Amino acid sequence: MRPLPRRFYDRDTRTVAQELLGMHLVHVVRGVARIGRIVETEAYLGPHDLAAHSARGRTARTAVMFGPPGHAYVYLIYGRYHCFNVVTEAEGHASAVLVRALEPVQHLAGRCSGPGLLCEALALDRRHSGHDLLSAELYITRPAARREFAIVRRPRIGVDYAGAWARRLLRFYIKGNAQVSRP
DNA sequence: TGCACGATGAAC
DNA sequence: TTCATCGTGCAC
Repeated sequence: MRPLPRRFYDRDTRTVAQELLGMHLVHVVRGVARIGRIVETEAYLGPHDLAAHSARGRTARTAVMFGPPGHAYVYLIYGRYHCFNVVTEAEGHASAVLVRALEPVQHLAGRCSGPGLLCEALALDRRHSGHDLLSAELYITRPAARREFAIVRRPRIGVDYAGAWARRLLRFYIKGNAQVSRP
């Protein structure tokens, strides 16, 4: 398996969010590769995007978002679940793509529809924040057998506080896919 | 009476 | 975000 190259992530965040659909997210845990097909994503467009963590400035937690592309940004939400994001665009842009749902491909125990459940199934937590996605343990790759699909665009989930930003169509999912968290 | 569905609160 | 619980409305 070959990880997607750094330049894949170093592009417009909306483009990356859509092109991540259909890709395989891989986490190798104790020698076992847990693999899921990405079916739902959300784009977070940097410090001006009031729904993005980077909008409230650079902190110890969000520093990863301000760093170079192709790294994992994982944060704890509601004290209980984790959310897995990939950092996009050039260093300093502070943009990222949240992965919201996977279709099980290999060695995934439990559900992976929804950002919290997905992290549970892949055994991802804060310790992975900042991890390079061009690594052997945690990466995203293009599957050999690709399927055709249509992309649906919707407002993002759970960002009602973000004013006009909440209404923008920055959530993307594979049309008709059963694993999408909120069709 | 019981099911399906939405609203609500809790986990921190 | 996710889960459990509780209420409403509807059907039987």
